[in-house]
Amino acid sequence: MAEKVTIATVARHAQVSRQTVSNVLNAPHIVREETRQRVQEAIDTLGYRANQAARQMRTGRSRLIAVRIEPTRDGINGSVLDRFLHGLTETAEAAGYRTLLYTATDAQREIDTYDDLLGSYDLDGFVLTGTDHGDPRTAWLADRGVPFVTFGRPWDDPGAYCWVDVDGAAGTGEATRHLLAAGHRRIGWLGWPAGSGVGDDRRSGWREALRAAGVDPAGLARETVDGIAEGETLARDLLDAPHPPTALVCASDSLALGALQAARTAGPAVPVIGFDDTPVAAAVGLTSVSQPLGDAAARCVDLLTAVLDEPRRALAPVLLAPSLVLRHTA
Amino acid sequence: MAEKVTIATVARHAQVSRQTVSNVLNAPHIVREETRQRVQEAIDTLGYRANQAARQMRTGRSRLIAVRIEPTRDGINGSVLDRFLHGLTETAEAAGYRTLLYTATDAQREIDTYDDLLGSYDLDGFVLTGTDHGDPRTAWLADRGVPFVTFGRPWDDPGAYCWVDVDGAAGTGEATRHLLAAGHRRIGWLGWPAGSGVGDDRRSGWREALRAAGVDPAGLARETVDGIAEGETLARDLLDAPHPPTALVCASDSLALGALQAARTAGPAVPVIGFDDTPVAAAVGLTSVSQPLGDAAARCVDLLTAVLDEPRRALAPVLLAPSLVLRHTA
DNA sequence: TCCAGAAACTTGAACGATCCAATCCTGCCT
DNA sequence: AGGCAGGATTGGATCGTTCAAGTTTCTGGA
Repeated sequence: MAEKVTIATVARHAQVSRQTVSNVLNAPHIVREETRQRVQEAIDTLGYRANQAARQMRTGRSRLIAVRIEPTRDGINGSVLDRFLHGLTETAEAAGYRTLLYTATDAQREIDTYDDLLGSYDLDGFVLTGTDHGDPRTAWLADRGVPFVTFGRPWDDPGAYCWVDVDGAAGTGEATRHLLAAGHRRIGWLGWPAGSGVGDDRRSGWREALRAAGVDPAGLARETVDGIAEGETLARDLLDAPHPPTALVCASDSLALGALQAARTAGPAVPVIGFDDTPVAAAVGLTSVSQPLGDAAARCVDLLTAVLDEPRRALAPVLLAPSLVLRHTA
Repeated sequence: MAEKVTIATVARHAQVSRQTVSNVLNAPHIVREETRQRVQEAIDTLGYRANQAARQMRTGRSRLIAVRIEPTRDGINGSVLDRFLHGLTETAEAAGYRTLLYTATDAQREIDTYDDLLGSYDLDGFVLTGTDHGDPRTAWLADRGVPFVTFGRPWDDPGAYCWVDVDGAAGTGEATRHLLAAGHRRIGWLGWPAGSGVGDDRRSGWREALRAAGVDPAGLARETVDGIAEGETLARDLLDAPHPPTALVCASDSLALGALQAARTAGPAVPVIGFDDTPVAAAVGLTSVSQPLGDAAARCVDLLTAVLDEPRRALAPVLLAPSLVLRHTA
């Protein structure tokens, strides 16, 4: 087994002091170029790697960011988180950070976990997903001045903290305009009950697009909790109405999948558009609004590292535009 | 902001020395019960948490395990990893470990990452997924005596290292017997080209089940790379043969989904069974073989922590039985 | 030539935990 | 009463790094 290579080993090898080696690593500009090269050579030759624990102990920073991995809820939306996590890890690595996972079953436990992670691991920052109205987590973190970024807007107070989100309204708007362009006028909406920020946002995109085209959206919307069976029931209800819509835009792929079942038995082909571009959508050929998850993750890391490098700077939130993936259901 | 609470703070508060506090944490049995309680009270009152970095520097152990997050390949299989990761994180937390993510595009880069993680973060162990024939990663880790567990058998040499896996043959066997019990005799197989350990294993379950029932499997199998379109092509080929099968067992949900498309147009209802029980299967009602991913992840953590606690002990591998989830395609 | 001032480099201390070896109790035996 | 064994407790050293302060070297202008 090779000897442990520390900063002292490198210093001896390059004939400089420990501090100079440290400077080469952390503040190269204050070291003379010639010296810098000599030290760098020694580092490469010896295969030196800075001991993260020692560095962390001195600086109080771990170069670790944490993100929660949620239990796969419905199953259908699982891979959304998957793609987000991958993007996050990749971008974080490029920025010199590592990603730590944690689980939590409710907000209070999650806060306990923050406390633990901050206390024992000196975590640098958090990426939160799926925030909702009056979320206690963001308040807790903000109170303690812990750097964090959320994937999802703060629906209560837009300026409360730093966030990245996908413009759901733009997505459903685009979907609706796509159907309008294909000649449809009565375009229905299958969504979630009012009150969820994400759901209301997505619905508004559909509504505004219809209004802009001079169509009255009244009576064309139905709302329920997420699920395939729920989507089917609702779609059937909508398609059986006196003046049924000739096309449907949905708040999720789950609802859209249900709608697809209903539409299939309803006679003439009714186009259906989902939301999230899940693998299921790809598998069954469902046209869907696709979120740029890789981008979103990257922007989360960008914002978080920016805050970490310069704590007092206020950063502008990021709103990304989704895109419509056309398949054969619309 | 409250003062930083260190082991010295606790010691002062409980009127003991630092070492005694340390003993309460790491070797409670050598401390007098009365003293232990007093110290514990101080810990709770002050909200003390051991600084992981300092501990790690002294002991060389980080209580961190790493696992790779793969880019979502086909998309359809993405959530498998998702569920595995969640189980892993949960079990690791219960055992006092945290889970670190990393990405890697090929085996060499992955090995570089090991080197980095071990060198800078003192990682305690790794969980590898998707090992294949002659995998350089396991050799590298084994050479250096780094603790690791794989999710997936070593197909070359069963005793090479410690692993957890799901018995694919048992799963396809059960699927096949289910179809036999329903009266089918000519049951087809849609799988991957020979040479992949996982694929060969799954195919053997189908073949042996047929043989046990006295059916000759010759001519009933087709092989291709994974994918929905590929599955459809292959299934059509099989169903158009002179003596077509009356039911199909597939190596993956992707293939099964393709087969479903082919079966739909092929006239009489041909039952199809997939593998992995992905969200897509649940969404379209595809009967599928379900892997106990949560259990598998838990066993991985169990084995890894066992190795970490007692490095020289040889541990028995774990082979878990999958279960058949019946839906309306079979 | 000399010196001020900047730049480059070095030294000692500190971060917070654990390990080690020495010391202090406490109860027990003679 | 004195001595002794044993466990409980103590202070000091240590892990590898960075910070703060100190020292040397270089540069340029009078």
